[in-house]
Amino acid sequence: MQRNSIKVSMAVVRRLPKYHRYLGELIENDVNRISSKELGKIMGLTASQIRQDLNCFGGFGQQGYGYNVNDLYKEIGSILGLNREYKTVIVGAGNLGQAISNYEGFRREGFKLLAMFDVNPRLVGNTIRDIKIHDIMELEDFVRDNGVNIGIICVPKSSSQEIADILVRANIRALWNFAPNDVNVPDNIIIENVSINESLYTLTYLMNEDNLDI
Amino acid sequence: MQRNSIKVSMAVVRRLPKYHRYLGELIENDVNRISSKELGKIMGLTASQIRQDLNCFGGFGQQGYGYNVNDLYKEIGSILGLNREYKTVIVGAGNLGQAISNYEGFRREGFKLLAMFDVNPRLVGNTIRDIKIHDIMELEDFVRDNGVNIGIICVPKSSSQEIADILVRANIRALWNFAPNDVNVPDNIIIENVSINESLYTLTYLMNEDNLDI
DNA sequence: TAGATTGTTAATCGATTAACAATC
DNA sequence: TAGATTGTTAATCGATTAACAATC
Repeated sequence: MQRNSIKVSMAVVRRLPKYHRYLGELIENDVNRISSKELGKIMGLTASQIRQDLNCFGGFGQQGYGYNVNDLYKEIGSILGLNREYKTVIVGAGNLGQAISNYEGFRREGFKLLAMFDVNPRLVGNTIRDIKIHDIMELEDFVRDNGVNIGIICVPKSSSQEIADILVRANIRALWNFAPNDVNVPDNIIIENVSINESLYTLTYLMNEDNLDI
Repeated sequence: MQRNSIKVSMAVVRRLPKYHRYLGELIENDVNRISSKELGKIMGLTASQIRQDLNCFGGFGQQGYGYNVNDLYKEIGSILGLNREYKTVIVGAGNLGQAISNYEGFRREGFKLLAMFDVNPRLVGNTIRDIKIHDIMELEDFVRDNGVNIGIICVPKSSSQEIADILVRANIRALWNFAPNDVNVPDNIIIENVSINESLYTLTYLMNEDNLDI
């Protein structure tokens, strides 16, 4: 089993979830075959780009036919790592933490939410949809003892770095950060920031673009 | 007042909020002067890129000195459109809608949240932090009558397009969409999708990257 | 077989980095 | 003045698009 470690560019990687989603929709609509040209039209990409992207991972298509939607969906799901399980915890049991726990896409079988954590004594001990809210003091031991893979940070800016440090100490593999700041982690930790503010400010930029006197 | 409409690339635009945030942090730390070299080190960018980015909008620096942190912060804030007001509504008053209404960065003076909307009769009529939850039937008239600028979509995938259509009909200028699917809008509407799932699946991809046999 | 569409190489385009004269 | 650092042009790098032989 030879490993060919050609590094796939992040531009390609960030398109993969989109392919996955659109293929899922095609399956829902009972489409079982699609060409790069048609898929490009639906997704707003060029056929060429789609073929280039997919061929980073293998030749999934067939000349003269196109791609089998079901097979391609499964392949991409597998490439994205959606065919395995992840143990997760959410730190911060406020609205945001609860929203994530209930978000379509996170509530698929693969993501096991083991616990939530909070500092607020009024929340600690409660149970939301079968998930217990623990005191944040228990976070480090819990993550280590249960081999948690993904730590989801839903706390304010002021404590996000502190939480990240605890999770890293407890041997977490990846952080999914919703706090509006970047947290610093060692190189071996995977980190993904969901920069909600950056998205909003991009929106306001675009709303005013025409007014700029440059 | 001449308008020079050199189109700024999205790559640059998406870095602007990050500049804004880091400059804000420098101000908090009483730094009032910074060179592109230092800023680059903090933000993980090259000095060259920072100078190129900023010069899309004007010469904000001074040779031999660098940039005045306060001035640059204000300039970028103004470029991002953060010096004006936006009337907003949130559609979907569940956890996600409430989380957004309370998110640091959205709760700055510029963003006026006029109302929330929901279909759930148990939520309609309630008030959360002084914001009334209206029946979704009132959405179109409310948006039109109040000249709402930004519609924030926090509903499930199944109804996001329908909500977007209503908002567009009511003459909205921009949509900030948290539903896990793309909504279709006319070209003159600004749309910004916060693809939470895409972020998660990118994370799982990166967690498994080394295991891929390509 | 003829038509369609892939996989892949080459060409183009755009974004990032390097270099340096201008100047504070 | 000398040193520092910008603004800006040129060089490089990477990503996207175009083209086409291979082949189902």
